[in-house]
Amino acid sequence: MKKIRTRIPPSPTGMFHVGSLLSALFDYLYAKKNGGDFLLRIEDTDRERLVEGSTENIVESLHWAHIPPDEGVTFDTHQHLTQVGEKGPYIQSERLDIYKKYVHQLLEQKDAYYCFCTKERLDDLRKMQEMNKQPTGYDGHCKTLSTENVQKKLDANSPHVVRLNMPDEGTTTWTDLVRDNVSFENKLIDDQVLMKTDGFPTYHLAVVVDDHLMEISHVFRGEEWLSSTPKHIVLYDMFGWEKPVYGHLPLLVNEKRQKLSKRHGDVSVFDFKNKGYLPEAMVNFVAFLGWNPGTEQEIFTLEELVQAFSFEKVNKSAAVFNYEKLDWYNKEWMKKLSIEELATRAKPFFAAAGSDEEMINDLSFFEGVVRLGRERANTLADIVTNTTFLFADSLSYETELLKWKKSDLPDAKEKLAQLSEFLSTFAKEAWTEEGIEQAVMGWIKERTYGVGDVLWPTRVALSGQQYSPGPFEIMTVLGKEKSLQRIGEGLAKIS
RNA sequence: GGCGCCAUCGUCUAGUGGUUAGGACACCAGGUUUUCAUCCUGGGAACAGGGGUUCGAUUCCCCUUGGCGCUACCA
Repeated sequence: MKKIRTRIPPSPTGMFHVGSLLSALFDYLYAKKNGGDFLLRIEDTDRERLVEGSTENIVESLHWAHIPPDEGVTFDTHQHLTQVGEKGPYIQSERLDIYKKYVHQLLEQKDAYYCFCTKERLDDLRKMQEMNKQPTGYDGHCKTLSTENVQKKLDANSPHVVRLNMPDEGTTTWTDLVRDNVSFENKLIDDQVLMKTDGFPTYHLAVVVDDHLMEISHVFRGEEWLSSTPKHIVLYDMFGWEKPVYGHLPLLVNEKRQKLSKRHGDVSVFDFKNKGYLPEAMVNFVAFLGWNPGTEQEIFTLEELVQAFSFEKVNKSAAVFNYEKLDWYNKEWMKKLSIEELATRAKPFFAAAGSDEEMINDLSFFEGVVRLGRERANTLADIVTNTTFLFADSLSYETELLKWKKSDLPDAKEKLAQLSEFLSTFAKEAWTEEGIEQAVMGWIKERTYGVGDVLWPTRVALSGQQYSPGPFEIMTVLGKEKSLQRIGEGLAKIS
């Protein structure tokens, strides 16, 4: 049986997009499920849109998502770009001679022809067609040029492109893995440019040549490519090559149901990484935007996705990228990770926020911080903002906040003073969350105090916040000395 | 304009001729709770419309409508 080989072919024109992540993920899942390979090829044939650093970002994004390529462009052990595999190079700008060779073959077969039309003529042509409500497209002007005429223009170094000589009869049909049978009438398909004036191939030529040479068995890509697929199929036939299996994936759209784009919010994988989303959550979420297991399980690890994945369950219709659901997935994944692991992931976010380095490196303190912080957090960044009060030297808050809704300030002062005294008798070993809670709750009960009368002002004195983790949790993380200091400070505020 | 794809709660979706149309997110209400969050319980919320086929259509076919994509010497 033929080896399964899939690929993700991004253009280095900016940050790696979440839509590309979906495509890469399905490539990866399908390859891994079937013991195949997943490759990364860089399609840098548009010289005008190149953005420096894009290729690094693409590779970093794939590694971050834990779906690194097996072959093609990737990182070496020093995180430097490299290319691995026998079918390279895997960067299209390094393959120009290859494309030239195949374009010549098409030219000789009369499956392609030189076109010397200027941009102006093409623009006018399109304008006329639009005005007359005609279908737009190339009119075949240069198709009928005599061989001598062509040679003359070539000798004179006239700027030119090479166009596909699309057959004007018949229908091109294929069985799409997600859309079943799709067909297009050949006569309605344009004579696509294959080689540009600058000598670079267009996507349509390069993708076919490379997928064939790199022995790609399955082409999964966004639905926006559906209508150019016939051009590719025709090229395979002209070359006499075996065609890959196609699967056109549902598009990711925004709330307005338009293709997700940079103009509307965050759409790059790194935007989400930088906001503190976990790769596990991102992958889980994106997978469910284009696929579902048919069961009621919502949380999947990458390995589970590989096991469960099947094209029969891939959806046809575009999916709205719902940020709230992403938040939920992230929250679930933050709960699922161990505190140690979560602390490791959260650490860079604390560092970036300028948190005290010594405190971050105090493992038992820091893990306590993360434990409290994740309760109310959607993202790793939220953990930081939720816990700044734990790092503070002193708290600043309105005195009124110490007053519980069912009580008053003098009573708060009274309770705080008494509790402080009680707490100060604690031995260091007794200063554990369970120990403090049991002792304090017993103490409250014994005196028949209202729980809220004691706990509310205590919690506020410890956190300085209206909403926060409970007082016992905070005291555990803060330690005896600092806890008593804060209660004392709260006490001092009520004069 | 042309061509193509798509169509179940607000969103992601299950469903493949007979179901009280299920789940998740979000939302609302109640409970637990010192607060918020968590957690538990409950609730509202959908088959775009019209024709067929059939004993019976959310499900199959056709049309309409709507949404989206492509229509570049961008991918």
